[in-house]
Amino acid sequence: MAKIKTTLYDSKKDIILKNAAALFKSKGFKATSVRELADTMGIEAPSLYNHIGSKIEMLEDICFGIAEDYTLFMNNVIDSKDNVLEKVTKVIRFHIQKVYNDFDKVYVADHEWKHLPKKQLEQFLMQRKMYENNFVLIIEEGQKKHFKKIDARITVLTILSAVRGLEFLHKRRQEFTLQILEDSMVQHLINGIIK
Amino acid sequence: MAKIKTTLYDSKKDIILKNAAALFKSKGFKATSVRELADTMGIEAPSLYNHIGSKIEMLEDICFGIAEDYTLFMNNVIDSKDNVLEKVTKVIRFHIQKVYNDFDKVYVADHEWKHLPKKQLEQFLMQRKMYENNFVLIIEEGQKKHFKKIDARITVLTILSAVRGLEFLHKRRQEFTLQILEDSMVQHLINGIIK
DNA sequence: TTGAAAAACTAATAAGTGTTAGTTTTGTAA
DNA sequence: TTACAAAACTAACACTTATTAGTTTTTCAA
Repeated sequence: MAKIKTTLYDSKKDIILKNAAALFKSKGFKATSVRELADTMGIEAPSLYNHIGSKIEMLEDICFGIAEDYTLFMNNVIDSKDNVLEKVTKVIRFHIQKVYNDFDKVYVADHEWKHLPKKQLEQFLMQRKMYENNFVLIIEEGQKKHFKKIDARITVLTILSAVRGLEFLHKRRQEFTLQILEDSMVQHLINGIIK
Repeated sequence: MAKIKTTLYDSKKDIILKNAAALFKSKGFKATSVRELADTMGIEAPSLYNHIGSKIEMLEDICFGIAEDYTLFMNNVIDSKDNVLEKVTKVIRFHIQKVYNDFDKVYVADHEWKHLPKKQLEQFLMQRKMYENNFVLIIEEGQKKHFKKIDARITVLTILSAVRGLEFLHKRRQEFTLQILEDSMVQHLINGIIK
């Protein structure tokens, strides 16, 4: 009788969610079976239900967990006394770090959210939209002084697309240090809009 | 007895692939059933098999069709006499146009390729890698004269991520013209690396 | 009009899905 | 040691899936 091994930092549910995120990432949510997930922990599928409510609930936990991380950070940036340039830099760096350190879950939140149930899906997209709107406000603020007058929404979507697409880099962690990666992208994306 | 209606430009298989791409995009490949796809054309699921080999074969056709479009364009750019700046601009514009005009298939090729069978998956990723490598060569060429010396691979991945992520823009076609979108992104992404 | 090919149909199958019910084992505090 | 809760198990369920076999209908050139 196998058991899920907890660690000092991860409860059983944490471990299940980590394994789920890894599988959802590499195979996709729909293509991942509960039996398969249970297998990775050496237990039977029904045993999982002592710890989770349902398969879809795991997806919800992952997506909203990540969404909250981003939202919290954005709120901190907005409330900070940094100037606009520092704010944009901070956000970009945070995205890159997040992909680096929480790869599986970030990937799932970015690619598998469409399988959320209707209501949660709406909420998730709303949260994303608000995040994006906040980012647009920062850019517009910057255009008063430092930035060129490119359409702010397009600018934001360009930056967000660039940093969200970084999953490709993950397989190549050894090629660049996090520092170089951050510096290069910040330079590229900021110089592109600065006067 | 319903029948698939062909047009002057689209054979039955073309129509099936278009419908398939639309469904694979909005629901995901695994979450799309063959019955459902048949429904969109008003026929029964088994009737589809008079025109296609299998469900997975449709995914292959879509992914490799798009991959070929990009590869062909890249080869033309490489062989052209344009200077480096024009080359980079052309590639960026092509990506944006492709998302705009061939949205469903591009989206599927970008997001559902992981469900390709092992062998095709390898080939697909190889083709992508070669595309990327060619892009890196162009950037490195540019660094001799016009461009800053940021890591060329990171630069390419930043640009490709930015343009690939543009699916988000699709729901907002009415907000920007294709022209403004192209110009803004080209400006942002090129100014970011130019001396 | 005939005959063959294309393309639709119905019926069926084997495999896989998430999840529940009910039971047994394990861990732990009294 | 006992008793209770946590967490594992087996067996089974109702559904859905892609695909096949075999048959009927439709299309269209000769």
